[in-house]
Parts: sequence; C-alpha cells; structure tokens
Amino acid sequence: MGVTKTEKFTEHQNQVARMAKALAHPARIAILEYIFSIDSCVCGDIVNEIGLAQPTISQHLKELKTVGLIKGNVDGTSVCYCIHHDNWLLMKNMLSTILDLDTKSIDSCC
Amino acid sequence: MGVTKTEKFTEHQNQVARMAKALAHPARIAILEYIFSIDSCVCGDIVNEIGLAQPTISQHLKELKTVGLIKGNVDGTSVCYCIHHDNWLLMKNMLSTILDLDTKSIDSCC
DNA sequence: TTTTTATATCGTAATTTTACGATTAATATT
DNA sequence: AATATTAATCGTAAAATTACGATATAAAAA
Repeated sequence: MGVTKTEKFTEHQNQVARMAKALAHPARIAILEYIFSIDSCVCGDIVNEIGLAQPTISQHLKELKTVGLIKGNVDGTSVCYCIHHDNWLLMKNMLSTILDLDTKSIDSCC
Repeated sequence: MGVTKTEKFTEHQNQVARMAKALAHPARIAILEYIFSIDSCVCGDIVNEIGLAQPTISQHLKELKTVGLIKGNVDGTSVCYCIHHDNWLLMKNMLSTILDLDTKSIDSCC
C-alpha cells in the first residue's frame, strides 16, 4: 500500500493528477511565481528568494523540470531557469478539462 | 522533516497549493468527473464506478469535502454527493492566479 | 593550480499519503 | 426486534514526500 493504483484510471486522469501534483506545494508555487515575476530566466537567486535550504529548492526545481513546467540551462557556475511556455499551455489545457466541467452543469440538487 | 514549512510562504501560496493537492490524485479526478457526468447528486454508486476499496473511496471523498469541492447529504442508508459550485469557482479563481501568469509574460530568453 | 562559487546528488529522518481489512454507526427492510 | 445495506472510522502497512546536512561536481576567479 501507499502506491497510487495508476492502472485503475485513464491516462488522462493520471496526467491531470500529475500536473496538479506539480503545483501541490507552496514552495513550487513560490518558485513559479518568482520566475514569472522576473519575466525572463532566473539565474542563481531562487535559493535566496525562498526561505528553504539549497538542496530542498534543488529538489523542487527538479520536480518542476521533470513534469516539464520549467527548463534550465547552465550558465557558468549558476543555472538559469525559465518557464517552458509550450508545456505550461499544455498543462493549463489539461487542467481545464476538469476545471471547466462546471460551466456545463447546472445545480439540479443539493 | 517531512513537514511542509507553511510559515515560509504567503497565505495565498499555501491556498493555491492546497487546492492543487486536492486534484493531485487520479481517483479524486475520477470521482469529480463522475459526479459532473451525472450532472446532479451521486447517491451510492461511486464505489462501484471507481475500482478501489470502499474505505479508500470514502477517504478520498472526505478530502474533497474537507477542501470544500464537494458536499454530501445523507439520504437513507446512502449518502448523496455533489459539486459545491460556489467553492469550485473559488478554487478555479485561486488556481488561475498562477495558471494565467503566462498570458502576461513573453519569452525573453531560453 | 588552488580556491571560490553555485548547483546537484546522496543519505536519511520525519511526516504524509495511499490503500484496505475489520469494525462501527445509522438507516432500511423483513 | 433481527437482519441487511451503506458509508464512515479505526488501525496499520507500504510508499511517497518534504527537508536538510554532507558531499560531489563543475565552472569561474584568484
């Protein structure tokens, strides 16, 4: 136990959940907001911005990179991160398939 | 360790993460999609629809209820669940504050 | 070349999440 | 009243997540 039973659900349901999971931690929200606020690549100062230890930030960045929401390229000793805009849009579309289900439905009870 | 350092982040960042977390499991996505598909209350047959044990479903329903995305009212021996439309809208607005950040930004590097 | 700087990875502890059998609680049926 | 039905709760195991010190890696600066 402790394992999500992925095989019980559709590929789409698993992907939606996977995207939501990437956003399911305040540190990752803070990181993404910060990168957006710079409006270009963030080189080096993410660790200073967020009040967590460097390995922890590195771990969160890795998760965001793994799901494809950000991309990083090495620049000397530091690494520059920025939003992967194409994948961000894919993520939004993915999430909106569930988020926008309420536009079609009308309160018929409760 | 193992605890999210909530105090390091803004109330808003914590709330966004909390909402995303509610959607971060395929079973909960499946449950929500199913309730939407019925377009009214779902009384009793959620467990049959999703291929997980009854206590597991009950646990997921509780989580969705705790964040306010669904509401349930007792009807005899069964319980009817439906979407909490007001809160669903609040959740969408909450998430869109981060999801829509990309509309303002232009690729200036990477 | 040695030292500094910046990030990633390793190892690990604490906590949370996921899952489910067993049981309880509450109502409906007989 | 006894039984059946349905959902919640309890207890617990397995796994995943979060966090960070220590260390490794890699490039820049001295």
